[in-house]
Amino acid sequence: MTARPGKVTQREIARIAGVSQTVVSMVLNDRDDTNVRIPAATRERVRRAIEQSTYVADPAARRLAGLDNKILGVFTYESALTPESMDFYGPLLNGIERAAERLGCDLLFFTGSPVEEGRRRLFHRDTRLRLADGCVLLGQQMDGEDLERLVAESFPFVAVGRRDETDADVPYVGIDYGALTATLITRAAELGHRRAVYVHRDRDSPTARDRLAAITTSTGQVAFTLTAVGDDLTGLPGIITAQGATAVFAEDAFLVEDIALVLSEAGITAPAQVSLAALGEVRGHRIAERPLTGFQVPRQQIAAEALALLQQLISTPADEQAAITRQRLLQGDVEYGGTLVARGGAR
Amino acid sequence: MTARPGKVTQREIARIAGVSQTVVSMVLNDRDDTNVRIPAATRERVRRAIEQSTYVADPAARRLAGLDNKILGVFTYESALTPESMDFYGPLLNGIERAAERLGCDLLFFTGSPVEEGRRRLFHRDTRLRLADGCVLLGQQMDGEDLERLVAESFPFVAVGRRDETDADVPYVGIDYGALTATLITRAAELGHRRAVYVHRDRDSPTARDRLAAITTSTGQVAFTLTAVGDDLTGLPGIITAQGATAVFAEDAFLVEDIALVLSEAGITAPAQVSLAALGEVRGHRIAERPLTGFQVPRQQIAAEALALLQQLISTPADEQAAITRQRLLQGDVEYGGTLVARGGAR
DNA sequence: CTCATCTGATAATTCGCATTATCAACGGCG
DNA sequence: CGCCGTTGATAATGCGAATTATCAGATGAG
Repeated sequence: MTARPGKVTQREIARIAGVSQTVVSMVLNDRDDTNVRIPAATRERVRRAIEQSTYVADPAARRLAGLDNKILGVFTYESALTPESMDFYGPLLNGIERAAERLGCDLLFFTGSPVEEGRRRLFHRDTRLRLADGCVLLGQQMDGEDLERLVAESFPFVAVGRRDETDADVPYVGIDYGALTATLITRAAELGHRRAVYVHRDRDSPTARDRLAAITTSTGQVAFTLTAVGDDLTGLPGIITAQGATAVFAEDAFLVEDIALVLSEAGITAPAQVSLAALGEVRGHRIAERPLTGFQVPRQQIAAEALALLQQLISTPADEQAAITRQRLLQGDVEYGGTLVARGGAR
Repeated sequence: MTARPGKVTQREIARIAGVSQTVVSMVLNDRDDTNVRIPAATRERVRRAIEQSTYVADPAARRLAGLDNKILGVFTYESALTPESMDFYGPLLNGIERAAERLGCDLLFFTGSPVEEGRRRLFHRDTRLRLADGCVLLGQQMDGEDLERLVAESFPFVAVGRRDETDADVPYVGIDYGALTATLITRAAELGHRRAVYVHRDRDSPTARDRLAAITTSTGQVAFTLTAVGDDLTGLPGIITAQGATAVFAEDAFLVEDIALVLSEAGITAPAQVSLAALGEVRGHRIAERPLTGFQVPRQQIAAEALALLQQLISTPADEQAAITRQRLLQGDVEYGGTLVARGGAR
């Protein structure tokens, strides 16, 4: 470690002002109890000594003494600042930065975590996690054990995205995909659709389950045929015609794009013959010159809410923690777009 | 501060393993001097105790004890993660993240710094700056006093962008705009240009001076008329015709776009009648359907180099610091584009 | 058998700051 | 004059890890 000759400590200030280190600390923290009385004159003398110098409190020492550091950790399971991941992380990070600015907090990105199996590890022997007052977790796929351990150690944290794989009481902020899905299905029913196909990935996440649940409980409005895909969509056109489906819903926008391709190759025109919709963020996606129907996920808002919750978890004393709503679902918006049209292709 | 019931300390490990805290520390740091001897058996016992527990070293305590934390600060004078600033900061941040990953360092973004006059303040009473081993400074406009103070306190840091406004020995990594400018001028001369106008902003930065210097020393190849602008470009067409200029260089791409507009309104077609070029990054900019001629600034590389330098400054003992090249200029590339064409508008 | 040397481990101290307990000086009151 | 409450400050302690000084016991040489 490079020497820090220029470092000014409270002790040094105390020497200059002719008082004890204790007084300097008191003055800095504006303490004025009945136990602690410092006359205005002394206070002023210390203040001037501080201003004349270049004193800044050592955050490490503050932390060690048990104070908040106003540092919030940001952990992403993958690199967050690459051009590719900016699509997903960009709005989230922006929201986090803005919220942090408002709260006067700095952000510690755990970019130094060792990578195993393509994912960063949250816990490792040199983790700086504890330096933060709390931590936001981002990423599509999180590690259940990490979450459990954080809960067990009662380290304040918030996951972005619905996370209730584990039975631990994981604090998160997510989107209510179930409600959004139900809304979209109702819309499809209004447009005359009675039979549809839902194409989903075989990933098992809470939000995937939410979507599925909304779909399976919607049978009164629209009857869905479910089909899980790996990368193979070749069977889809057959399923559609066999079922007499007039709409295809897919788990996300990229999947819809693949589907549109397969359909057009099979001679099925969308949305004229078959409507299309994604049960995920659709911003920027277009199918057949039309904006894709799906959801708008307010990522900046999610981030802001996540930081608000985190701040609350941090600043709430243990005996009041129970009163906090630790799981929060935001509503999001349906983007009606132009690819879900009336049955029969009326336009 | 929320209590941390789950916190495991070295003392706790020591109790479990039946040794003293000292030994735990020794084992963790793999110390084995002549002064420090720990038999393999004991060592193993401690190791197991550590692994069984959830122990992680408290970074604040390590820091206080004078060790490196593998934390690099990132200070931007403006918000870095907004959609608008992503253009400029994105590649830099990406480069920084990748370099930090390689070095095993975490990144501390000082988003909590108070904002004055639209700029974040680096030094303030609650700054967490010292928590980092060193710091990278980003931003178009930096504060000279900040830089001087960092140098005075011999805090390891690196500015991104040429910074020698002050007489302090500020470490930086920048682009050699002088060399790039000279290259572009030579190219213009080859294409037959003899008289040109250089439109610059009246900002006085080191890189601005570099460009100007290259221009004023190029009189043997191309004779330049200089003109500084605020927002007013209306006089430009007059200057061009008066001087018989066949090319217009401007300080940056946005300025060129403004110029192209003014010229076209004055009935001057570019690049047919007047060639255009920017002495700055031109990626994504097009004029009259052609890619703008100018520079390509390797921002990721700059960031990587900045972090490399920073790491060097941090890890080099005081008595060898003098051997480090603290100011580094990278070369960048000329983007020949399509708006600098042979004199007379040949194609 | 005794004194020196080596082994293995611990107590004590440091870092900078916050907090608690403690203390000296002073003034008023009975 | 002596007791007490108030005022203004300080010494002492803790936080967690690293480092230094120190020490007890085993072993060796003379």
